[in-house]
Amino acid sequence: MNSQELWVQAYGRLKSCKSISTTQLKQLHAFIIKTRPLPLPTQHLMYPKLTSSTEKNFTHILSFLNHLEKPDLCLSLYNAIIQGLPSNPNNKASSLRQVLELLKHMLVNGLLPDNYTVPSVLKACAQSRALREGQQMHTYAIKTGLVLSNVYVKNTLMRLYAVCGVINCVRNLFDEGPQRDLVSWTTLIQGYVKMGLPREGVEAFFDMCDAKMMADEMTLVIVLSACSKLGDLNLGRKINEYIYANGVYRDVFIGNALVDMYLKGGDADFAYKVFNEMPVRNVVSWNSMISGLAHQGKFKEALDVFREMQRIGLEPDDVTLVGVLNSCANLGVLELGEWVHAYVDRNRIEADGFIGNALVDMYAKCGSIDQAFRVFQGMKRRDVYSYTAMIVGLAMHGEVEMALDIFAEMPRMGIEPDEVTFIGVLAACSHGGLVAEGHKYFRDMSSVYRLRPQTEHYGCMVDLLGRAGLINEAEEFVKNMPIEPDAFVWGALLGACRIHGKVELAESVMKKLLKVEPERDGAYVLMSNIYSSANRWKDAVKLRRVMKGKNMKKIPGCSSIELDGVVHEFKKGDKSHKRSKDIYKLLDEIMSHVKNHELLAH
DNA sequence: GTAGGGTTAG
Repeated sequence: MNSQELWVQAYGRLKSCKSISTTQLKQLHAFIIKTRPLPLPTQHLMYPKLTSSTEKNFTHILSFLNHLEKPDLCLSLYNAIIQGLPSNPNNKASSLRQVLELLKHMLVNGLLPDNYTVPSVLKACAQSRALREGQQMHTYAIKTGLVLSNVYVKNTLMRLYAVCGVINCVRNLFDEGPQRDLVSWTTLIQGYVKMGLPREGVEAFFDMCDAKMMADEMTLVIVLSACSKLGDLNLGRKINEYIYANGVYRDVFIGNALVDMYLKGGDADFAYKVFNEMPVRNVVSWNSMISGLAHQGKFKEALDVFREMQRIGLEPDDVTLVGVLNSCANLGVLELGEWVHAYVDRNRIEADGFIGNALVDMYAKCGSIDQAFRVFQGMKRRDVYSYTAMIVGLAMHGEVEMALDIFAEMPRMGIEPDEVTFIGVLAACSHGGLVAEGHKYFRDMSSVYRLRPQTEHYGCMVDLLGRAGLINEAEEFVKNMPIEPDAFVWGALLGACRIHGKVELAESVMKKLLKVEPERDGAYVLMSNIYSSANRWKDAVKLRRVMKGKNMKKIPGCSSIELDGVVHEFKKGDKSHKRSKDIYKLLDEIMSHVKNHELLAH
């Protein structure tokens, strides 16, 4: 066989194979060196097929290129290779490096990027959030006029700035030039939503409708996620109507986005309905249900959905497990939480990031503070969420000193605390009666960390002062607040009044509390307890009567235990359980034991 | 031949 015939044979084989192994690559490499020049169609078949992005293969690609000469070394060949380079999600930096290496190679060989090269390079930049490199491409695209003449260039540039969080540049690119298509609109909307500006995203969608541009599934998925983030059920319903009215295909992405939107908007029943009617479901569909229900405080339902998922044999992923752990944490279901931990270990899932943080939180909330600490210490990478979960957990368990030690460790690890971290820190001070320290941390919040204290932080301080017996100081603290006190603050002050039997102050605080939160029964309950403690039974009864007449939203005290995989929920005064008589009998026994114990202790 | 999609924490 002469070399021409061999190439024909190689061409046929390449055409039918999907990818190419390193060994085959090496053989072809040797072959090329021996039988140059290489027929062009063969190259164009071969290079995009190099789909295993090992460093080794990339070295081969480069050495291929080094053996080629013009006219084999042409722009379309480079474009095919750059585009064919698989993005390696585990090593984005390496993928970008390879793309830039190829770019350099083509420049050295006197070839300039065209309207196909620029988008693929920009895509790689966006994937690695390489703003600098992307900006260089932007400059080039301006000089060559590609930004204005080619919508792919414009859109990939917009995407680059969107993922890098430079929303102004996204908007400017969108506004300049006559070229804009559905992808431009979608990228603009996505840019806003990803920046945490869902309102602006929705507005851009309305602008798009005004511009008579029709949305497709991809656009609507993003718009739905914006509605979900806004918790705007009415808007979400309108989008669903749009989907119906325009006959948009309800693919699994749309279905998942709808499920998420309905749950975050508070319509769990409709979310179930959408979920049940979906012709195709994937793990994200289940995750949307589980985390959405957990988000709504329907933890038991979330676990029921998880059990159903297990029953049909669908493998959970890490998002599933985070939702399950979150539900366990809030129900205090340690047993299932431990099962998830074992599952994570068994499947060699890294107990870092979301999973690690959720485990720390779950153990802490389930009372296993030692286990929480063990997971925390075992984490390779800890972030502000890990630290906060640990600090809040320790504070809840009264491990004041340790909570503050962990907090002190944060700057050494280069991790900035945020608002929630300080809730834990102040709660720790409150439990430890550390008034001076509490004041200091509260001041540090704004002076050192540039965080603006919110009503929750003021509430913590009021709680701290109240528990320490400084009721006047607590009252003074509320008076001097630069922001409007809300239910959290008034509630804390009312709690302080309860401890110190300050009936008159309590009465005025209750009025304030009812003003900001008229629908809840908490203020009445607390106040009637204050009356009772002060032996003012008549007032207490009167208050209870007012409550009954007002049809208040009752938020009953609730607890749950898990027994043999079944979660039993108990509400205050609840008699719905099959064995409720036995339960109350046992409860009475326990209470009398406790009381005896208390008497002995005094 | 190219570009845009859903779910996760304290």
